[in-house]
Formats: sequence, structure tokens, C-alpha cells
Amino acid sequence: MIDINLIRENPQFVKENIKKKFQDKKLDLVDKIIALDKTKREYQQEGDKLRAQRNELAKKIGSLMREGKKEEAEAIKKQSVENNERVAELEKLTAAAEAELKTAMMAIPNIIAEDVPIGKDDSQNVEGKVFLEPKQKSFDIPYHLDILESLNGIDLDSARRTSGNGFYYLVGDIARLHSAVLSYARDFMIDKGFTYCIPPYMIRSDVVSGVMSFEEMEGMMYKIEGEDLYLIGTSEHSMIGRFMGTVLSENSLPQTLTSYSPCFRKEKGAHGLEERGIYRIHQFEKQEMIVICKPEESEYWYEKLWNYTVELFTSMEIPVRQLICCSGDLADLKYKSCDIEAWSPRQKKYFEVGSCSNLTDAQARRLGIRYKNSKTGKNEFAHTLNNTVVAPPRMLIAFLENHLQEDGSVYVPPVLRPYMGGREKLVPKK
RNA sequence: GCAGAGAUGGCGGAGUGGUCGAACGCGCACGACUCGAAAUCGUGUUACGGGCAACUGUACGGGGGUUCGAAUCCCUCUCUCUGCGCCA
Repeated sequence: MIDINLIRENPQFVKENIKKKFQDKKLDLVDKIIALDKTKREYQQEGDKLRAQRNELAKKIGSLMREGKKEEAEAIKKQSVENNERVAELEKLTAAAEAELKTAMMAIPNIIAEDVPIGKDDSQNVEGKVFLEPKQKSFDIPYHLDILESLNGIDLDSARRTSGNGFYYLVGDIARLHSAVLSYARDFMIDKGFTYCIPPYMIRSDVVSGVMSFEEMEGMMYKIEGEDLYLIGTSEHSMIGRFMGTVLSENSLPQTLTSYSPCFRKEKGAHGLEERGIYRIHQFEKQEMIVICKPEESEYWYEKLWNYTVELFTSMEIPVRQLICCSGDLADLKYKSCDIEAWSPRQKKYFEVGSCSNLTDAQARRLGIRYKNSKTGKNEFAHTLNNTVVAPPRMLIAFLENHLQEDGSVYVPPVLRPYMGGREKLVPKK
């Protein structure tokens, strides 16, 4: 959500921003908001005036009663009752206008950064920096499920029986590798000065509706039957929810947090050949980073965050690149965003393994995350950012494809060995 | 899960229908004193919204109700504490 003052003062600027995102359908919304805002204030002003009168009358009644002038008091009561009818009416009108205004405001996209490339959709995203040259392989890389099976690392048949499509059993060395990657990523972030958190894996509906739109909720979130609880789709949900409606002291910023959680997603409507296997699934685990900082620092942290992910992947000797999200592909809450993509030697292309976003104050405004600015003495909205550290098992696809050797073994890079009992490679069974 | 008690500003904590946006204390800010500081004294200090302003509205865990008027009474939800029960 953007600041309504920006729409009042500079509607043209807001419209330009909407055009940049190719959402021309929303241009009329800006004028609608200006009109709604005006009516809302008119209702509010009339209501305020009447309420002021009511307060005064109530005071008068109080003093008359104390003096024992009952009849006079009764007369004023009557007047007040009439007054209250109009107040109730205005309250309804104001609430309705406010609700409509809020819905419209939610649909207005955040102002995007000046350096966001302009483009219609994901086909126009722009390649940023590339890290590590992909190694030329002298043999064909099999589909990741085949690699997993050769290592006796996965049991999808049983998972389909117990839980259905989109679930998996990871087994043996692969299960251990999965945990090793998460543990290494956790320690990596702790070494960068981040605070490690394990958040709740279920959150209430008011938190869910705070962090996402109704449509997103329908398509993603699993609800617990008979409870007002949802399984989180990412730890960002509970991590950001932690700060809802709070005022942080300035010296507690920046909050640099790294959280671990399983993530649960319905993935409604997702399909496609490359999404078989463990690419798109209902349950995975993720190490995440979250930063809440002062507005002037969010650009700095954005650069830092995505570079941490790059550093983590290159330390595991996996080639990655940054893919800069273009204006049309940028979610409405985002100021700027980029994906970190890992090289797939089998597909000979990069695929997404993480996503870094600076939401500026849009998320904070929506959720009421503020800090006390010592210079102005005011409570102001903080900036929020989030980024994937690493999310297995999807990340394991990149790992296995890049580290598979011609003899069928899988190379374990030195940084992971302490978490793998010193193993230097995984060897196929049989 | 059952029973009882409770939820008030940045914090502690008064307040049980009108004079309460809230005593008092702590903290914080500014000023005085001082060569400087501590101590002391004085002043200020809830948030959000509307209005050019004067000013004004709303909010005492959330929601609803009673009343001319609710921090205060009623209903409901959430959370906390104490005891019991259950459990890795």
C-alpha cells in the first residue's frame, strides 16, 4: 500500500508508475480514490461535528443531573437521541467509504525503483551479473529424479500413497544432504551477523490476510480444519507478522533475521514437464532472510541480501546468476526484486532458486510496522526486505546436476563436508 | 481441557457510569544549578485521523451490546497468570 498523500498531491506520478507496470486498467482507480477520499472526509467531518455536539450535550446532562434538574436533562436527552441517529448513519457511510477506499488502495502498486527495467512480463526480465562459469560436461546429465533414485535418495511412490502427489520421502544420504545444506546456510547467515529464528509454522487468519491478498491466500494456504490457523507458505509470513502493529525503537534497527521453517503451498494450477519431481511441491524447507530497516538503508540492504545468496551458492560451487525482475513482472507490493537462478547443466539454462525483494514501506504501511524516528520524533514506517537463503529440496536439483560425476557419484564441496560426516562424495548403490 | 484472577501510555501502576486521554512513580527531552558531571529542582512527554488554522474526532487487549454518556455494566473472542488435568 502506498501513502494516500502521494495520490492526493501527485496523482500523475502514481499514474505514470501504473503505466510502467502495464496495468493501465488501474489508471481509473487513482481518480476513484481521490473522489472516495474526498467523500470519506466529508462524512467524517460531519460526523466529528455531531459527535462533538453529543459530547457537549452529555456533559450538560451530567451537570444538570447533579444539580437535580431532572426535567431539563430529559429534554436534552431527547435532542441527543435524534442527533445520534444521524451519527449512526454517518458512521455506516464513513465505514463503507473507508472499506472501498482501502480495497482500491491495496490495488495500487508500490512505486517502483528508477532502475527497474521496463517490461511487460517475465520474458522481459534482465540478466544481471553471472557468477562462476558453468562447467562443460562430457556426458549427459539425467533428470534429477533419476539421479536421486540412483542414490536411493527418494521414495515418491510411498509418498503418493500416504500424502498424494507433490510430497516426497527423502532417504539416506540425500536426506542428510538436505539437512546439511540447511545447517550450513543457517551458520552462514549467523556468521554474517543475522539472528537465527524458528517461527510458528501456523498463523491466524488476521496475520495471513495482512501478509497477502485473498487470491494468493486461496491459491497457496492450507487451512487447519476447525481452527483459525493456516500452515505458513514461507517463514516470511510469521516473521513479518511478528512485527505487525508495533513501533520499534530506532536503535533496534536494522533487524537482520534469518529464519528456518517448513513451507506448505497448495500450488493450485501449477504444472509442466520441468515441474515434475521435486521442483514444485506442496512441502519444502527454507532458510530465509528478513531485514527491517530505516528507509534510507533499504537500498543498501537489498544489494547485500542478494549477494549473500550468491556467496552461499558459489561457496558450494554452483554457478548462479542474478535475474532482474522487470516492471511488469514485479508484484504490486515490491519496489524492486531479483531472482537468484542456478545453472542447470541438463537443461542448459538457469532456473530460480531464490528471490530477493525490497518492499520499501508498502508492506510496513499495510501491517503497521513503524519505528520512532529520533530526528523528527515521529513514528514512521520502516522498510522491509526478504530474500531466500536456500530452499531445499528444489535447491538439490541444482546441486545434483552440477556435482554429478561421470561415474555416477556426486561430489560434496568442502563447505558441506563437516555437515556430512566428512564425506567427499555420494556413491550410487547397486 | 477444567476452575479462578487479570489485560490501562515506552515501562510500572491507580481508576468500578459524567469533572478521565487517564493520578502517581520510572524512563525520556529541554532548562536551571555546576568549571564539568552526578544529585537536586523546574517544565514538557500516548497514539492515530480530519482541518490552512482556531480547533476537533477516535482509541484503556479485539469485536459486539446496554446508556444521553462506558476504562468502568453485559456478551463474545484472544492472550497472560495461578491451581488441577494431560503430554514429547
